[in-house]
Amino acid sequence: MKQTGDLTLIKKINKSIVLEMIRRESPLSRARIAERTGLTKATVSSLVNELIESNLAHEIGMGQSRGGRKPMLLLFNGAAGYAVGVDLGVSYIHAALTDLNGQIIEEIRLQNDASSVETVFAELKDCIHSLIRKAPESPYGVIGIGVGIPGFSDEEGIVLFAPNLGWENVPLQKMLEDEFHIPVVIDNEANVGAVGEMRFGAGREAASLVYVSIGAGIGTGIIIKDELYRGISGFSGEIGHISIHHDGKPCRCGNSGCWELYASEKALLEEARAAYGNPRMKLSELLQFAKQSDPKALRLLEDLGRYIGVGIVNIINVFNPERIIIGGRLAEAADWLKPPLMEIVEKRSLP
Amino acid sequence: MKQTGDLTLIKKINKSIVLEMIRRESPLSRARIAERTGLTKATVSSLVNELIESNLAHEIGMGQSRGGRKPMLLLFNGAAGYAVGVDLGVSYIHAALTDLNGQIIEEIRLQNDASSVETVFAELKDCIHSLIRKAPESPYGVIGIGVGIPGFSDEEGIVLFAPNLGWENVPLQKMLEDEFHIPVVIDNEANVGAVGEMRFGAGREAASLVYVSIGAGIGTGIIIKDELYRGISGFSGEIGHISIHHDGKPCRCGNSGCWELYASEKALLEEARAAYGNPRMKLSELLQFAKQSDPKALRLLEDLGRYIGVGIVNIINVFNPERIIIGGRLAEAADWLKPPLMEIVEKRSLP
DNA sequence: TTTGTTTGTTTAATGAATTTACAAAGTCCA
DNA sequence: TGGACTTTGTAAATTCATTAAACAAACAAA
Repeated sequence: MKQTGDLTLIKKINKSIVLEMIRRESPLSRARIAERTGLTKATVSSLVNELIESNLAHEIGMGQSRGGRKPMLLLFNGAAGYAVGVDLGVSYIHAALTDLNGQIIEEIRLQNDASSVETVFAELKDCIHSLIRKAPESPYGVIGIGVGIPGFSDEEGIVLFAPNLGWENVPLQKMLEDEFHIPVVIDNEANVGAVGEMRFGAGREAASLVYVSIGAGIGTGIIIKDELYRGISGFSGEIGHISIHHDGKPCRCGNSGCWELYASEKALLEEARAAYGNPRMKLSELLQFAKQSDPKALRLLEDLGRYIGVGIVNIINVFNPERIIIGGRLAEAADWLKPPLMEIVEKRSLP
Repeated sequence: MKQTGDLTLIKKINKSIVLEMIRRESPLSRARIAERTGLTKATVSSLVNELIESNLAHEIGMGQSRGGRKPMLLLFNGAAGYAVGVDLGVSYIHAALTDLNGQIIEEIRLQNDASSVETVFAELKDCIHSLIRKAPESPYGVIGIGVGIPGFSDEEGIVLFAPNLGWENVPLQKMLEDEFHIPVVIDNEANVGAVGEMRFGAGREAASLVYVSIGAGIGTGIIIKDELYRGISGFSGEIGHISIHHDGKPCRCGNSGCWELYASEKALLEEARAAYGNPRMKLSELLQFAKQSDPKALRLLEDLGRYIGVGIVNIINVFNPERIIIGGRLAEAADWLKPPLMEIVEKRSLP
């Protein structure tokens, strides 16, 4: 059965258009909304009054007149409700309570060593509980929880596979919903990052963007026409597993010469450990060497930047997005990575 | 100004849902449409009667009763109008007149040697004129013209760049609209192929598919959620220019080791000409050798199949589409290409 | 023959947007 | 200072597509 149209659908469409406009362009008046949406003033008045009644908007007083009666300015009520967002990392949990504007109200960061599902889930639970306790009184309370994970999940919020956590088939969404009784969404960390950058970050003006998160591996989130693109079974966006060397090193994904074998933190550390003969070398140490202009370290970072660039060129050629945003832990090394990366990109991609 | 909702929007939505259902599942009755869409019988009746009045549907008589009054069956009226589709090739023009069911009514195929824009356009014009003359009398007449071109175009139907035709910045859409005064759409041959396969071909059941057209180069059309994906400036989908060999041969696109340098007809012929010492060897000759089980030819085709497979694996890893459809001239060689291709795909991609 | 089912239409009710009119509160200029 | 014009927002009447309910026609099965 398809989505058919009726009167309630119309109202939903128009109400959400009005709300969205208030959210993004407030403060503004009813008259201006009518002008910009094409709806009549009467319709806008009625919808706005309903929004005010349901606490999603506020009147904040008169504005400047433009030659006639003064407009009553409207503001989106970010304090109508709150939400919890969690970045579930391999060795940390980073959780935040935000209002509906995305403003962070409370934050918790804690380190943990990758351990069993039970331990991590217990910590996660405590974390979220204490954030919810800190939420101010509000009409809608805490409306939902979102979790970004370093791995794949399906539509039902089951963590199918998170190699670096060692998780497999963990029904995280259901576990959290059973605990907190509010809606929970689970998604890949790169997808979450992509949506975040689109809404609040560097991609606010762009309708299409690719977010590349370079950490232990490479994760990517793809936004097309303001919407996150998912492949059919949730396994899409594995740009990290594009082969950039068709007869290169074998990858655990089955393919050979995958990009992430050459352009990830893991790859960098492997090279570095070989170069320095120190099998326990850490990223921070390498960056120390680089700061001291150690030629070996600089060389390693330059190579890495170049490899990253090769993959970026592929992304440009395939998706031609308006923006490419690079995030993840390796972003700390941006100073060294950017020049060789940009050189490759400029040389190899269409304008 | 955004699309707001009003009563006419509702009607448009519902009418198109009903029409689409008739088009795809006819013959069927009003009652069945009501059941399947969730609309009431009264609404469906009213919409169907309007469709009949505007000649888009027909009643074709009573069907079998299922225990009550016999249903009046409805049929989509494919003869309400006609359309012209053109495949503008490098050395040929292939044009067809179809009805609204996509049934081909008339067809014209002609060879031409790649020549100036003026000559090709004159031939194209004659071609289309003679097809339009052959269109039967109908309520809507010939409603539009679609042209697939071997190159890039923008939203205004300007052929930005068609290397194998030698065209640059040709406003083909406007030229045709000025001549015929009906809507014209221009698009890349691979995009057109992708949409065609989705509607009428091997991808009818799939919501996402990638169409790979392997000819002189490699073109790709990407369908996501039943919609063609275009990059921001119309230059997207250049999967052919994914680098599969990061320090491989330089490509005229600026990148190195592009897939199409290894997996296209051009690549095959270059290898073949070198192998046989015949600088004018043609594809048909090579296929002749292959038919005679000539080991050199078989080897070349096997290599090509493997290279194609490498790129297909990349497509799977990035898009994870429901279907991948391979078309183009090299499809003739499918018998030899398929085994090595499938071997690579099975070995290297996730299930 | 009776009962129940299926198809499709008719009629009245519902509800959301539009149109038209208008009151309130300004600005601007002579 | 006063009148003309603007701008903002609300109110009442109108329009129109859908739904709900009732119903007639046609038919199968008991």
